Amino acid sequence: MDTTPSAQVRKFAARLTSQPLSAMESLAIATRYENGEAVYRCNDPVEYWYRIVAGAARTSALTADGSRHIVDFLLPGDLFGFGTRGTRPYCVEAIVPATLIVRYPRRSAEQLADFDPKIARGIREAAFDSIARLQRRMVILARTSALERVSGFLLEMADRSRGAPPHTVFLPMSRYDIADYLGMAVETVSRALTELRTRCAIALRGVRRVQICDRSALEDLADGLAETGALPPRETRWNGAPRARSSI
Amino acid sequence: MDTTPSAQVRKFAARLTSQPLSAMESLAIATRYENGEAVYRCNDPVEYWYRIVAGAARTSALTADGSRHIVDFLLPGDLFGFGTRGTRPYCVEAIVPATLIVRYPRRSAEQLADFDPKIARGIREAAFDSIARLQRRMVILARTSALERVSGFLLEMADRSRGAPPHTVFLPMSRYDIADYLGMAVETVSRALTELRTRCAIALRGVRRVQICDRSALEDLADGLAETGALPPRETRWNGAPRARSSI
DNA sequence: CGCGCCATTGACAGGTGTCAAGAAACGTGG
DNA sequence: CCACGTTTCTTGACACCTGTCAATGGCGCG
Repeated sequence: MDTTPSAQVRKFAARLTSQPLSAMESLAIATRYENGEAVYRCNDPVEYWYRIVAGAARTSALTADGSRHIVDFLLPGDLFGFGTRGTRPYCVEAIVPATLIVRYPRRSAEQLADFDPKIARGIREAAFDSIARLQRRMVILARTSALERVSGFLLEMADRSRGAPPHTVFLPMSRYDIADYLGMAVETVSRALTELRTRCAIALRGVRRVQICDRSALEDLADGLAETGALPPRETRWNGAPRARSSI
Repeated sequence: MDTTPSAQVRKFAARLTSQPLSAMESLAIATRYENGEAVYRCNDPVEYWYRIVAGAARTSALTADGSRHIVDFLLPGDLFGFGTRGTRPYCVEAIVPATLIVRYPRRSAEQLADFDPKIARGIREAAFDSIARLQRRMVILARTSALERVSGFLLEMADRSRGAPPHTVFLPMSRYDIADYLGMAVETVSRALTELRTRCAIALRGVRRVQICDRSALEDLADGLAETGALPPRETRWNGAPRARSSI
């Protein structure tokens, strides 16, 4: 791995196609984080916007009962930490050694955006992309069955893992992280993965390296077309869920 | 209700404090929607950005198995339909009669933002607010128990219902909508509400009008501090969930 | 080598989805 | 205004899923 962060930043920025933020890179401050190290914490002021260059991180919240929720996983290329007023509602921690993150001083970046409409558009599109991704996650999280959620999660990670060998997903997070991300128990995550392996939809090459053997099976599961195999959805589902109606 | 939409728009725009979008109101096109009417549909091109002025709407997606997921409920004041390229991934429908929505032609709005940094900032902050709200929802959706999710939902609706009598929430959506929003069965939603009523945390003044009798009880439930009452969390929970760790 | 954390599997109880039935609310047309 | 059909909401019964608790094995690390 390259030891000069700025070189990595430049290389990465050059890889971006639709993000005309290159002029903002002059503000960039690169930092390297160890495993578990905090990028920012709850209640910190919003001083920077961030982009992750290498490694992985998680956005998490602790609730009153001591349980933890993972709001998002951050992978190379993601912009995060948007906001203008108030303080951070969540904290962000690296989950991979030598995670590389660049940060842009918020006020300077905003002034830059005021001056350069291209920058403003770039930030806007990044925010819109975040919204789109969160909405997709919403659909995954709202699925009722564990298999559906885990399948959707694997597909999401596969789609986000660019540059990786095709049909292979590396999961930088622990099973506990996945469980807190999907809102289920660790054991259920483990069982769901085993079930997917049994069905030959995936294979585990190492604990955190998943090979997708049958993507369409995974997609069917994520879409709720489960049951024993490639059967069409039961007729009763259509009668039992007459929900495409208006209310009031 | 006022029959002249533009008057409502002006009045509403004047109510906004931190949204310097008033200059964008010259682009506004107001439309009135009947119950169940579509504001836009899946695969429509992204031609407009929207703001809901009165009434309510839902953003929803249909999955392959015929089930429906509600990505978001839209209440007066919300901006929605952000995006620049591609087509709409979800559809938006009014769920209240005489819902009033204004739309801004996207290209014109973007040009306006290019020209006026204040407009650009306003749009950016609206997008950031959307992200913050989606992230809060993520935490609610990731809760495992039905009572927790329904309690969180009620609190969310209470926080968003400004202008309503305090401690009273009007739910413009059906139970089916709530179920598809929270990712659970309608019957479970109904049972959770009954349970909350039994515990005297809420009272139902009409089917869709909820009075919050004990907000702290509701908050405790939403935070997972459930069990029989105000008891401290069981010691086993802290041992059983040693998740605040780093991975790898 | 021993220790702690992670991952998996099993047993079991409680929660939730499914199916079914009935009540209540709403819109419609007479 | 009332009767009617439709939709929505609630409640019950039951099976299955998932959370909880427990034990085991693997892996990295000191």
